[in-house]
Amino acid sequence: MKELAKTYDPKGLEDRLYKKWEDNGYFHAEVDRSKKPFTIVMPPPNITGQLHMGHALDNTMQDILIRYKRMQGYNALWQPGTDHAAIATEVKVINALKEQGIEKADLGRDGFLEKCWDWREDYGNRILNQLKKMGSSADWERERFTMDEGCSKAVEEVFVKLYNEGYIYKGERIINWCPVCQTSISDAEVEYEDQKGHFWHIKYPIVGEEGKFVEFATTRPETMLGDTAVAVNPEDDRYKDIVGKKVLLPFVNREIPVVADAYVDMEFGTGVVKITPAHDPNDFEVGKRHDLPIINILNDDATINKNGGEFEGMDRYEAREIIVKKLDEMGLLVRIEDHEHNVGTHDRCHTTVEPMVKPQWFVAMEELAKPAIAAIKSGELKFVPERFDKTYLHWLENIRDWCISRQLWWGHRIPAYTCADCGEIVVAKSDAVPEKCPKCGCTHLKQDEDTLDTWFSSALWPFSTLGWPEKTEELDYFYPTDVLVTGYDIIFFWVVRMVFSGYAHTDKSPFHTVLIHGLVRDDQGRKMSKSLGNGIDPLEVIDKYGADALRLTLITGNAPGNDMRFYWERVENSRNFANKIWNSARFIMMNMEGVTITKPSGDELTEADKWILSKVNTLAKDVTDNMDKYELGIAVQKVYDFIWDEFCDWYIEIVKPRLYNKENDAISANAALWTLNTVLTNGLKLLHPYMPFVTEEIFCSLHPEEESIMISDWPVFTEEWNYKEEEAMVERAKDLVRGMRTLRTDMDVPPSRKAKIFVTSAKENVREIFTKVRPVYEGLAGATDVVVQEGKEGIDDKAVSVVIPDAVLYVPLEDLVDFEKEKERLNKEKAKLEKELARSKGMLSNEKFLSKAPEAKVAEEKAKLEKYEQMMAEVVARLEQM
RNA sequence: GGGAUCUUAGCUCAGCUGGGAGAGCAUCUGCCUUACAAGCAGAGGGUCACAGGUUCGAGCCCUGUAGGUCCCACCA
Repeated sequence: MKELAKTYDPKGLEDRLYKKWEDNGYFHAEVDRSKKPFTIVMPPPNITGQLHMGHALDNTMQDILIRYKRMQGYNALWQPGTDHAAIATEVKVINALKEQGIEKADLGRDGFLEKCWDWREDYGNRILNQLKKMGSSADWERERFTMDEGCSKAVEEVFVKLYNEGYIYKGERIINWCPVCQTSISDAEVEYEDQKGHFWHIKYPIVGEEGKFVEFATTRPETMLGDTAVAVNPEDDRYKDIVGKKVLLPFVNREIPVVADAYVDMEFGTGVVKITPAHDPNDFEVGKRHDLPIINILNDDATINKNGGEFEGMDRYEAREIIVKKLDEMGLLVRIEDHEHNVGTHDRCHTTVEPMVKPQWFVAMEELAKPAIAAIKSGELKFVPERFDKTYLHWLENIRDWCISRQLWWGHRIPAYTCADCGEIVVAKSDAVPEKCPKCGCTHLKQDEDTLDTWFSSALWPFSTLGWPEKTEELDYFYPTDVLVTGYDIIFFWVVRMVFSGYAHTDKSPFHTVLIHGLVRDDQGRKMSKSLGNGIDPLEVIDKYGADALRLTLITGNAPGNDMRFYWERVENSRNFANKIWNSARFIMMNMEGVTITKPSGDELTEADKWILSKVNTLAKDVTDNMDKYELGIAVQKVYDFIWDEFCDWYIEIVKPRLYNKENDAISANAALWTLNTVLTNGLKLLHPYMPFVTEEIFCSLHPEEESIMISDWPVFTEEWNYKEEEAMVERAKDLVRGMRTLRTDMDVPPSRKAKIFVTSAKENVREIFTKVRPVYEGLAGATDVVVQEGKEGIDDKAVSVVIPDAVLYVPLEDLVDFEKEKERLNKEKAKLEKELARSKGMLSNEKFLSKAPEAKVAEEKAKLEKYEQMMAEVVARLEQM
């Protein structure tokens, strides 16, 4: 048995233990039909990544579940991997190249992709190595990448399948365009920001009616260059007579019609709207209804194109300014109002997105969404906490088609080929591309330049990582997976897409439970972000306090799905807890030195032993229940309280005299040591999923014959330790001792010693001791001196600190007790008890309660009443004596 | 406009299906005690946002009000 250091130092130890686990293959899960599988698929971090608190939280939760299930005997697979993160990576690579003075375009597609793969080589595994620092027990042998061969195959398979089934189509539709990234982005990637702007009231002259105008307001005057109509509400009497007439569009001198459309709100502004189908989603719809031409006035970088006439080449904002100025000069600007409105920006670069009409690929979502909606309604799929059902359902029920094409190079290239001669489109997997155009027979098939949205491949992650579309053993055995752990911020991006993909391609939900967590914020509640510089690096925390402390901090003190704040003080507290356990183990091992422990018989166990065994027994049950309900924070809080308050602060203190008295009573000492060891071991097991490193280190020190706590059995409730009576009895004794703490504090003996009165004798069981303590205590008032017990020579000076165990306490009582203080305390207690009694009696005399409440509840209440009555009697008796 | 969520001790937050107001930190008191000062023993501190309601009983359920946060929609 090796010596443990006085304080717990995670440094060095964590890496050593992690290596041991990995070398022993504990993380690896093979198909084994004799065992039940439990599978979690890791949300693949971006290869651009650096571990942040969000990852730390996400992965800690997953690791807890995996370790828990593994100990319960499940064949637990945690499937890891990384995401190519199309646009995010592309931007990073472009920036890195820029620093070297290289432009993306100069490299050409293949050259650029080479650089991307280099990037992946350099950074791809960085974050996974950081996850290992967290203690993550993922099956690294099965690590995957969204662009590896298998995943790419899955992507092609799905694209071709959905295309053939008619779900994927190419269309000229209005999409969100990022002028900086120069790509389309999906609706989910648009982030709305409140921006201060203006409302420009402008008027267009009505054709053929000299001096007559139609006035409207707009927030984007520059888009007028693309106007193809002006719209009013058909019910609007003010404008009935002008519907069908034409107005003259200034600058470009185009005559455009006045149309009637119910989309226009009569109450808002002047009740007239200019219609720009090419640059506004609503206008686009109006345009379709009225068969209006679509005139795109912008280049891809959001400068005005040739359709903008004299403004060609100007930036959109520059054109806005000049157009307004010129309109004013022409007398067409009526007035300008201040106006705050929401502007869509690209979530990645925060550039204002530009709605544009461009040919893009879409997935028709309505039909595909149906099984995903049904899954929640039937209970086949559950969110924890439940409230995220609504978020998920609302999104799916109002779903719009998913724009999946991106004008990027880094990603899965769309497996569609267009014939340069006849325009025929062929969609085929890369190993099945026809050499000749099936329509005209030419050989000029050219692959689509675009790549797919990064979420297209991650939507397939739960099954593509297990080998789909091949029918692998893994897929058959581990799929569907069990739990998905992720933040609420990517429910739309990822969770819904995985679920509908699961149903579409495997006929199953990819998991039965989605465990949602919140964001980790800084100590002021702000999002941790690079620009604010308020991010805390998990690796720094690990370096200072250890991974266990970080894990415990992240998992406690906050409700499921809620955001949490990160405080260093909380990490410190977690570290202190690790140290506490460490020292309790140290205490046990010091006393085990040179002693062989045997399992004591039931008779050899004292009441206190039975009490703590009973406690750890029910703890195992409670913790298991909580974990099965995914109440991870509550579960570990219970373990924390048990170990610190019950085990360390009470049980170890109780047991000390027996250990110090080993030579005289070996049987009792053995029982104590066995109990200490057993209870701590069970506590460690319950804690292991949360704090894998300390628990492993201590476990292996306590049990040199065992290989690892990781592969030990999860504690279960056992009838053998079901000592309910002792539990209640010791709890009462604790109350009693708390009462004794009103002993005066100005004595020679430090009060902290007096606090340890609650101890047991080596010879007698606790119940007897307590029955002795009580009269002594109650008798304090009248006595002049008290002999507690026959003592043993040599420890008289500690008499007060230990009191009962073989010591003599001989103190004049008036020096001992502060009667006033004690009276006050007793009166307080009496008042409290009176309240309790009233409540309890009220309940038990209530017919409705008796008839409706479950039997157990009634019985519990009766027991409570009895207890209160007894306590009341004691309090009253004591008061009378004073 | 729709939805979610929060309001509990000085601070940050727990409080599971209604039945004894809790933790950590901070403050104060006393202790270096042969596991641990990264510790021990204690103390103070709360109209559970407000107003109604249901109930024998409400921090918890219902209705409304006020304030905060977030998500969705985007009336130009």
